[in-house]
Amino acid sequence: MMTSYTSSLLRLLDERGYIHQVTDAEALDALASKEVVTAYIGFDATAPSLHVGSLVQIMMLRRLQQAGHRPIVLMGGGTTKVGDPSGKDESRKLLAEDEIFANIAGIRRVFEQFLTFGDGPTDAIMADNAEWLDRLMYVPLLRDIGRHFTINRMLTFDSVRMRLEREQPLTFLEFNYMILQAYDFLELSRRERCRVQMGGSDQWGNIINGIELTRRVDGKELYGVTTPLITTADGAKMGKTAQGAVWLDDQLLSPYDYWQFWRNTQDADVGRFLKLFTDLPLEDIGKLEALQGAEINQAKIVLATEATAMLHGREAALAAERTARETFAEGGTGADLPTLSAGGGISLLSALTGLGFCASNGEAKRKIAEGAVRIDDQAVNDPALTISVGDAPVKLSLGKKKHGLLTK
RNA sequence: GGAGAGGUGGCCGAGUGGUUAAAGGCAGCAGACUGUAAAUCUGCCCGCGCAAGCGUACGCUGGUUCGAAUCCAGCCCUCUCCA
Repeated sequence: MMTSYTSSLLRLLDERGYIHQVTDAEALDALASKEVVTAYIGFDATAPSLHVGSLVQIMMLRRLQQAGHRPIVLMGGGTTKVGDPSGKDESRKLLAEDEIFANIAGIRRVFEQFLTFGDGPTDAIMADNAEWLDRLMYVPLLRDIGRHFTINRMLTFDSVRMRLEREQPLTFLEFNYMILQAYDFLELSRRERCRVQMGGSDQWGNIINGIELTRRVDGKELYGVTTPLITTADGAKMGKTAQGAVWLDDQLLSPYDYWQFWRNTQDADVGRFLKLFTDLPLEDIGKLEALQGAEINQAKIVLATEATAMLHGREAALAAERTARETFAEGGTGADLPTLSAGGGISLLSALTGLGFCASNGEAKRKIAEGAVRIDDQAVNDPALTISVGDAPVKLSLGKKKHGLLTK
């Protein structure tokens, strides 16, 4: 492990906590100090947007660009048709082409918030591996690429081994995933002179495969960088909540809810997350993470606002912050709270389910019985209650954190 | 193709004829304590219904039985070993 890097790229990544492993740190450091380096990260296209679980990767591409290099976002339009066995227990469902297309379009919108796209030397581009994978021919692939992979080695990969050990099926289709992914790196090195692949620590094996393949086929030296798996301080994977994934699309998760997600960060994670997920200078972060006790809430607010501003714009972030302050600190209401149109009146149960606070009437009833439900901060205990809504919106709360507005 | 094992609620995992809407754990939600944190303790945790109750649910389809997640038959899927 090197103690200090000379290139601004590796220094930036290192000091902000992105680096888990690097293939040849010294050589990459030298390369990045003397020229603009092109690097890519692959993303799959199984969902219409990305969620917080991919944010470290997204941010790493942003750092790359900040350090004066050129990011490639590789969409797995082709590999999505195959399915990555990594870390998954079960085969991923295969998607139709038009679905994949729509997903890529949605994901592109996310990246436009984090990267500058264009034709300039450090402008980001988006590529889709369907472009070359769809055209592969089986026998030439076997002969030119397949000869460089031994089954012996493929079987040692965690993704494969785990499936076998856990007695879960691994189809031949999925077994090929690692070959196709290695081939991506080769293809991008040829097409775009891409020298580096980055990714999560679970991608290390795939990245190595690409590096080795390209060395053998083209005699070119490529590099790999992986990020640590980002978990919360108590060991949970990032980005999962009861409601589901923390999406990076305002249609799927409102800026206010996104802000709340960050606001609820655990104390122990605040400093790490500020470094990873905001652009704040390290000195500022140092001061924020030094806060103790209740004061650390200030740091969480900064984290929430900065992270939200990056994705949804500063205006939306500040609006979310304002709503949170008005709602939580001042006991009032804020404009950004989830809103449900209630007409002249609505039953309490429908209001709770309509706002998404409860999944069913039964759950809503239970919560009312537990004393968790408040209307305009007055506890209610009558499940049959009908709320009449006048011109002023009515505030409906479940527990301490869920607040919503009923409007006419 | 043959032999064995298995498919239970979001996940893991008990359960082998009624008292089983199905033990236990995890995850989740709420309450208490706090700082919209963590830890801890408590309650809840299929749907509908104010309720009695009803409807769904243990891979699928039939059957036996007063009664089935549990027994039988066929089918589908998975795993292991053999060919």
